[in-house]
Amino acid sequence: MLRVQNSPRRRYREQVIGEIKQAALAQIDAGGPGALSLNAVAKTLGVSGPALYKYFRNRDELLTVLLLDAYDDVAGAVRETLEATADEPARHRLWALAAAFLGWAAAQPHRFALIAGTPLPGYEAPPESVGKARAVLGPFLTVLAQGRPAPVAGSLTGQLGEWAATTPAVADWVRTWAPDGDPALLLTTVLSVWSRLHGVVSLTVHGQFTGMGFDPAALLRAEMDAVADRLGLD
Amino acid sequence: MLRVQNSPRRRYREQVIGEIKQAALAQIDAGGPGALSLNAVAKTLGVSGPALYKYFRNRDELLTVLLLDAYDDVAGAVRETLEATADEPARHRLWALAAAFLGWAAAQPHRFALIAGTPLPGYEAPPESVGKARAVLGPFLTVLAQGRPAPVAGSLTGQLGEWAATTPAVADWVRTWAPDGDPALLLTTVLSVWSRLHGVVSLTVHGQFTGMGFDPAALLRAEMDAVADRLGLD
DNA sequence: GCACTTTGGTTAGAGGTTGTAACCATCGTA
DNA sequence: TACGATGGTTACAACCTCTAACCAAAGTGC
Repeated sequence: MLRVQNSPRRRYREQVIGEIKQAALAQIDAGGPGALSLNAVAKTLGVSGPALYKYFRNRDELLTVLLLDAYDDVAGAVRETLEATADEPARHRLWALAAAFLGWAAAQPHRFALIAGTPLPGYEAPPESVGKARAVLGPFLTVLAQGRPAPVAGSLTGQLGEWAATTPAVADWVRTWAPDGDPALLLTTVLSVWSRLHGVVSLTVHGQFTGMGFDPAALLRAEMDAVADRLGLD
Repeated sequence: MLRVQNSPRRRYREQVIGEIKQAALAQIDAGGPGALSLNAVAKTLGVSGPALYKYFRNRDELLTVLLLDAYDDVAGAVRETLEATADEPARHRLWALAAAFLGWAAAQPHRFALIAGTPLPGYEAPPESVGKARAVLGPFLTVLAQGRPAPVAGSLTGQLGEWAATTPAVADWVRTWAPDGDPALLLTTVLSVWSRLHGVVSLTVHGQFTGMGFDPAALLRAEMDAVADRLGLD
């Protein structure tokens, strides 16, 4: 009877970890990732500061867990949107995916800041975050493949084709989401989507568009329209 | 004989302020804006921590000064590029402006983080930073006006036209850099440029493109090409 | 059932931060 | 020359991250 994974003690530990994460997120919500204080989290839970080190090796590990959770969360939102729009024209799906991302980020700007590569002193995102970012962008590949991706002038498409040819994980990723697509062309386009998405979302949640009288969702839609036009998406 | 602005004491004060800023930038360089420690700056200068409060009201004020300096610096780089490319075709000018911005940010990623709206606990960028951001984008308006800016589908162009019509500072800004341009159309386009620029640069300096085998400058060029195509820029 | 191990908590404390108050020396001004 | 401004100091409050040592309770194996 192997009970290692299911005991009162195990359940207690999971519960406490959940409470720690919750309290930590509330703090990050109020002041950004840099405002995370293990002491303040501990006070919220009614334990001493050092008690938290029984659950997380250090502050960075807690940040890492929160970051990976955030990725999973937004990836889930995007994937659900892909599924929910299965019957819609590709252009609409692209809008919806982008809107889902923007909506997620606007609802939790500081979680977005966690995944956006925001510099934190001494902190470095873990290697796994690369795979998580691909999970977020995967659904976009599916939609982009419904158009006719084209190369761009310059060296970019060639460089990306090289990358796909020499990195099996990347080729697999593209194949998973767009089985019949050309990796170099799809990477070229998804990179464009990613940087535009990131640009609009980042400027939005960091308040840089404040006072400018326009709706960031309208800008994002226009940017996705420009992508769709290039692809010949209906 | 009014000597208030020019005395040994005044000059000493300016020198010390300069040294503080320099030491602060070195720290930010090493660990990002959040790593700024007034104590460590003081130690670098061989004075006590509280001595710095004679020059800056608090840490935020030092961050603000550094942020405004960074804006002036990058705005200068972009403006110089505009002037240096006066004889080139508009498309090349657009490339050059974007490349100047990327080059500046890549050379000092943490100064870029300062102006990019990176969340810092309790810190809020000052109102003047809006005008500074416009100084950075102004030269782009000049180049964009050499093409035929067009509206985009959706509400964006209308919203931006409304903003320009109700905000004299914005209308003045557009007129300063593109005297004969249509504000709504130019704002629509410069917003697109800004978000693409920000997207590529931000992902670049935050290391999110690391290991992907392509040159971010090639991506940025492709994005500016897409803008130029839309404008009919030579 | 008992002895040992593991887990989960505590306190004490080191070394760091930001910022204030009080004090003092020096310079500048009226 | 007296007073005010400037520029420095130390002491300290309140906060941070994290480690070490200790102890109580739960879990495990014989």
